[in-house]
Amino acid sequence: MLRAAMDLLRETGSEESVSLRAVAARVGVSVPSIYLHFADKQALLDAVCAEVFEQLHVAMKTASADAPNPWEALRAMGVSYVHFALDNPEHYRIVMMRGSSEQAPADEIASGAFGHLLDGVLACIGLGILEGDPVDLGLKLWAAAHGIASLLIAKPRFPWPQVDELVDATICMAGTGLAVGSRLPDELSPDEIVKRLEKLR
Amino acid sequence: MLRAAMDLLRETGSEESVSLRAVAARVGVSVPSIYLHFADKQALLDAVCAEVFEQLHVAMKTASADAPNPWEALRAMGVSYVHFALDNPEHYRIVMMRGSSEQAPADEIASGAFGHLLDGVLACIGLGILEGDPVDLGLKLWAAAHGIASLLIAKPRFPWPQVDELVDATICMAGTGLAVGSRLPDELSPDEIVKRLEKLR
DNA sequence: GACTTGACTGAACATCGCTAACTTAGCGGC
DNA sequence: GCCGCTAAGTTAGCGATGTTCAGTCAAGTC
Repeated sequence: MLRAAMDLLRETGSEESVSLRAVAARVGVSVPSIYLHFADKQALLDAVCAEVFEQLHVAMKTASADAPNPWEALRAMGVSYVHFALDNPEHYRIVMMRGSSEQAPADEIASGAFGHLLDGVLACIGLGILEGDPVDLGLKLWAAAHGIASLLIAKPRFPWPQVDELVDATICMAGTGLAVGSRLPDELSPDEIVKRLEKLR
Repeated sequence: MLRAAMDLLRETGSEESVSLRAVAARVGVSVPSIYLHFADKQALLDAVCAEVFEQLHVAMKTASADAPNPWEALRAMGVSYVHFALDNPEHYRIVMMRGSSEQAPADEIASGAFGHLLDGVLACIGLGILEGDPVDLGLKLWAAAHGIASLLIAKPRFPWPQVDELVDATICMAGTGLAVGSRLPDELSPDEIVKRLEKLR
């Protein structure tokens, strides 16, 4: 049923088309049978969310695996995050752009993809590129990546200029802004920060 | 009917509760009467979107009106944008976090709030703080503001640390990242850019 | 063999967006 | 004074949705 729901979501490209009847028909059972395995339609969608989050997690992991340094790894994570969202727009919409369904999937987020992002941030702090609360830094990066991804998904009619470049530039903007901003009252000058950043590319 | 829909949205706090029957009951007419004024339920929601965008536009305008300089105006716009979204979460969700409904409201966006944002970007370019395509710069700022706003709205259960500070810090991150990044291959050094930025605060 | 348990089904319910057919009121022209 | 026309509103109903309920059927257990 879970797989049927995800496939249906990908094929139709719209959440409304994923009705319990459609899922049941695809699986080959009757509608009420779904309620024997999921408490609710929301529960089914929550299961889909968990699955998508796991896929996103591995996508970010593989993208950052062969990065030459933590800074590039962070950038690769951001870019792969956005590309994953654009490749699975409806799944991403369900996970990140809806009412969170009473139940807090915060643990899912924290333990999965966001945890991996935090590792990258910690590595950059260890390298002296970033400074401050890792969670805070990670949330800002997350906001930037999620921002450009969800904008591109929610407004496909907008005359976007060069999507790939825009995504990469947005991630870079967040990175340099974070690096320069977090080290501002520090002993390191912006010149040296940017020089370090360029050396890592 | 438009007002009834918006009030209903604010009171119930969930889009699902805004049914044509609920709107009709609140207005005091029968359900099909709505179709005499709106082609569709989507048309009603589109009208709501236009209204919300206009409110967002004036909110950003008033917030940036008494800023001491274009750079601070841009920051004020970003912060007020996010606060408007947090004050009207369900309205913001309808406008920015759904399927864009076939019809492109791109003109709405371009002419309204985004146009005002572009003015701010152009002023900063004139000041020598930013450089490059104004639309591109504006989109990145928009992505950052929308990112943190929609994250806060979509994941209210997440243990967010100090919302106001996080919002402001995210906007600042985007600003400095944009300024430093857009001037990188230029004659101005990061040191001087950041110094200029600090002088403007 | 009686009993429990779990997966499953058909029928039904309330609600949703939406449509068709009909009624009513107001207005200008002859 | 009556006609035709338009705008606004109505009742009744359609198909689809999420959800619940009573009942069926096979497998396992004592």
